[in-house]
Amino acid sequence: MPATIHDVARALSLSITTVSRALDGYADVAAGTRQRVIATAQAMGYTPNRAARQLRRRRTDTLGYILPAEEGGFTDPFFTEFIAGLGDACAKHHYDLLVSTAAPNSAQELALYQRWVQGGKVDGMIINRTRLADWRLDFLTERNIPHVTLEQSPAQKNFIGIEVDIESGYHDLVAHLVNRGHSRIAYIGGPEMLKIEQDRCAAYHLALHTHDILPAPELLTRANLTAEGGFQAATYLLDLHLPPTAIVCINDLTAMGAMHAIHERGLKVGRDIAVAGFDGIADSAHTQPPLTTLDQPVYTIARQLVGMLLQNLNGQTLEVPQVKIQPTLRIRASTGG
Amino acid sequence: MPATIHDVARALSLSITTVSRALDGYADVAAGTRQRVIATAQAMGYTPNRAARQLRRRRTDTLGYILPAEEGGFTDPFFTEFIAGLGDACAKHHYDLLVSTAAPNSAQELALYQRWVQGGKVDGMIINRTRLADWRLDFLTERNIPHVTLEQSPAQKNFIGIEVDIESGYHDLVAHLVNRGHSRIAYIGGPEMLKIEQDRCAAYHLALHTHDILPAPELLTRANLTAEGGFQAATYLLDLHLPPTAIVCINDLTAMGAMHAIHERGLKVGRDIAVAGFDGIADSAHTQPPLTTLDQPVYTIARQLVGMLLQNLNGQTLEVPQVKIQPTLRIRASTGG
DNA sequence: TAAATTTCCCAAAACGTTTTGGGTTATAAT
DNA sequence: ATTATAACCCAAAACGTTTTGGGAAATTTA
Repeated sequence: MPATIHDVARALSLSITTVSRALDGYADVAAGTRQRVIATAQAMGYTPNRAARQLRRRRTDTLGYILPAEEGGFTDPFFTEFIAGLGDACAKHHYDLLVSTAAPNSAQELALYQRWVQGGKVDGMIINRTRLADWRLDFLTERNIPHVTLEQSPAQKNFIGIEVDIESGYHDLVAHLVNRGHSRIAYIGGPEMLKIEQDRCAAYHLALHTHDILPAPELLTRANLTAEGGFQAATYLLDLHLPPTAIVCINDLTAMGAMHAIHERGLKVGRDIAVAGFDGIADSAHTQPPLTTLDQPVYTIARQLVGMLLQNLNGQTLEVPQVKIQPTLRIRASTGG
Repeated sequence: MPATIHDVARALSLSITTVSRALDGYADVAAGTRQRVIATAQAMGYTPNRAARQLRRRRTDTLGYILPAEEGGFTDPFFTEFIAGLGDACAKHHYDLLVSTAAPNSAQELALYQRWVQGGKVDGMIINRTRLADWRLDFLTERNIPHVTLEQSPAQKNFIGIEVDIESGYHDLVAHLVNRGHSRIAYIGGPEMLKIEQDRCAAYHLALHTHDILPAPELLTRANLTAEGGFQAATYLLDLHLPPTAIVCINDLTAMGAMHAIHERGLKVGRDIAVAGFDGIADSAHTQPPLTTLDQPVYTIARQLVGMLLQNLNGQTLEVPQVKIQPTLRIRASTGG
């Protein structure tokens, strides 16, 4: 049974009030007393009970994040980095991070929101993989729960969060490909409900248009953001009567799958066909050949999101509620570098 | 301000006791009453305040896990899968998962243990990347906090957790390499303080011994479990007067870095030099060439760990407190398949 | 009909904090 | 020698639940 504030108070013949205030750094406790309190609290191994403190303070010092996992294990390194960033930033601010998994739009996801948000288990939520019509945002705004999102949903008012400038990223990427002589440029996207798919697909079209390339409908395909999905989509593309000479992928994992499919055909990525990804996961530098990608600083983004959320939570109005981040084009051998 | 149990009780002219018991499924409340309670609770959007419940129940229904992150982002897909497994299993049992990051043996790590364990924020902890002398285990056993570990630390008494059978795994792997004519087999390990490094290094030596191969000291090297580390270690190995013909790596990420280094020399992995990993992360099937690896079912392991921890938490004695899991050897092109 | 049992409900205590609103000494100002 | 001020300290009231130990009314049993 861990020591309570009463134990500490009794040991010192003080009131619990004084102990509490001494530890919390209030000015109305004598320096000597504070010393003794801190010393014996330390000696007795006293740490305030979180539940009691939360109950009284009406705040939990905890943020929530739900990993958009479909049934079964999944391993996009993007999320390791994202969670690492969230966890690190939270720890730095003495906040805790609650994590769970739920398939998008599942009953479990809703149940989690009820438990966490309505049950007051978290003070705020971090959301990514924003959807076009996203009930999570409605849920949170209705209840006035602070939250930040990685990409902005169209309907979203008073958006606080970060957006990656896809348009300029894809512009640069496609320019690079066109420079290298490509004009049959395919696109492997993700689920249509996702904001990033919408954006990247649109940016892809815009970039083609800028370079006076007519988009070929058969070169527009979708997968599920995994290597396996990229493998299948690329297989389809390679089976086309007139296959593409370059493939732009919605994320690095998809690109890795696509490269695998290409190699399996005996073709050489970078020479016979160009492949590009998006994310800049650490592995992308070590694939064979190394992957050209639009690198977004996931770790930094995650930390910054937490920072914004905490500012918002503490009632400060953000000078810049919407941050736009430029991805940087890393040209590597997979596009013939 | 979310609705409390008092609001519900008032709306129904019932006592809060009855509301509480109705929702918790006690038998001593009339069927009709229970209906009404559930209905209005639902209508009012009532969800029990977690802090209050935790305080009273003296349990939090929350487990803790600390990501062993060094400063800066890191992206071993192993951890995405591990966390996904933990999160999924927790969610299924209506438990929550608290996650943070801390560098091993750092002050932050200790602070987290105090906040979470002594502050009663979690009911139990999940530990992996076990160390040879691991204060975390002492901390928890001293305070009688339930916990499970992925690998057993040498000093650990009453070990509850899972161990992967590395010995048999490495035996099979080395046999496979010897079969293909290799005898200069190098090893790229990880930090010496880690249990897995100790085990895998020992298993590597044992497997060599079994095949009457004398271990060459210069072929034994260590990195830091990242692709970058693997890249550097492999570079060192390739620079040797008499380089190895095969490289066994402590994990897949290291192997990916090693493959990169090999390609950069103009050598072909699988033909000129064999590379093998450990983990079986999803990407390993899509590297070029696909990576031979010892596949451990991380997702399943994580879920099972949670299951064991919860059993232990609920006072059940585990029939099998120590589970041993066999990794399966996936032979792919990186070893000349 | 009286006693025993069952059915349904509730008041009050407890969980461990933080915060409010003073209160009691000692010190400083008049 | 008062009175104001400052420096320390504390009792009690929350925070929102769950649990304990009944208690009253309805039903069954004798």
